[in-house]
Amino acid sequence: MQGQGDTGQNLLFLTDDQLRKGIEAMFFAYRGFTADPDRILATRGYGRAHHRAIHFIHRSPGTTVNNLMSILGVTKQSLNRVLRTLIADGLVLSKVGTRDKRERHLTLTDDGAALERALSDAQRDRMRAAYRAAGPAAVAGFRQVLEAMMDEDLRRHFAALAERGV
Amino acid sequence: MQGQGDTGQNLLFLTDDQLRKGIEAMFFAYRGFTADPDRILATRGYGRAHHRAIHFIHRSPGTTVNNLMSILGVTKQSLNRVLRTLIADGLVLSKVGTRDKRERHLTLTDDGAALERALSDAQRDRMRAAYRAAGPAAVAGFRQVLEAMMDEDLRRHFAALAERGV
DNA sequence: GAGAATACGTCAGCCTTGTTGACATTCCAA
DNA sequence: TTGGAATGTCAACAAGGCTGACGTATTCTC
Repeated sequence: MQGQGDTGQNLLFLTDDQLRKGIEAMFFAYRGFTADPDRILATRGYGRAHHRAIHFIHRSPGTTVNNLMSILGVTKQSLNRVLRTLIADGLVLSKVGTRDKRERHLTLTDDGAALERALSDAQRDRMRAAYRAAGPAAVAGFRQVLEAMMDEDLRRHFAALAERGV
Repeated sequence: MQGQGDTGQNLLFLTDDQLRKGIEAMFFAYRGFTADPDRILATRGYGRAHHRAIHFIHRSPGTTVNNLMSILGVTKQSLNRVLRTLIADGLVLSKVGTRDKRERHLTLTDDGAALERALSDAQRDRMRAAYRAAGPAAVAGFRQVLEAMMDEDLRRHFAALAERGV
């Protein structure tokens, strides 16, 4: 994964200019990355915060508020505001835990799942086009660099999600 | 750059599962991408918007408010508030245009340049570590996918900046 | 069984950063 | 020369972060 030895290797890809290009590419690409879902969300009066909540509830049905907080990296107050509207709008279900009644387990309703699908379809379409244009080797590199860029705790969250597959 | 032909190729990298992993990687990586500058900015009471303005003024000294707007993709009112504080704090200089007096030409002061350096040093450090861990081939792929993910107009901005080099 | 710790919800208030609307100045073209 | 387009500023509002404080229910620990 690392330590593949820079010795005797061409290090031109580590120049400040190359790094800056990477930084700017990341900035511009992220805009494209969020553009399509943003349009859908706007029509329903939601924002990116709602998208994130919906995405990760879909990925981990029955997850708790606490867990969601740590994945999203926001405070419970911030998360609560979003969840409140999603629950009120009938997109998310909050069920008191059976084993531990302090916990609330979150799942998507049918409506919630429908919106999730619309959002992820849009985002996947763009991703697919980018992947197809770049090719499989590029995609592997893309994923490697992204993973190396994460903070340790986020990489753990990412890995845990990746493990559970489709 | 594209159209390298999928025919007869392994298309496993285009499965929904792979695309989802890419989406989540993008989400988690972007957090790491902004984490270090965010910390520096917080100590001075600034936010990401200030960072973006400073970055692109540094990249295109003498640029106008209008141009900055289109690069950053925000309204002029939004940008103006950020610029106002940066100018008041003596980090950015706004000079009335000579040819067209409606325009303001923006440049960094010495203090502004110092902050820019601190921010980009921090961001480059992380980028460099990620690049080094992933290796040059991965980096090439990374850049390819990011570029393919941009909206057309942003890709133009990106290319224009890339051209002018260091 | 009492008290501490945990999980969650909520209220209040603040900040950044996006938005629209209204307006002043400047330039340009009819 | 005058009206419209372009550039930029000010004001007000909303979303969505944050901290702090508090209430409640539940579980864990001694």
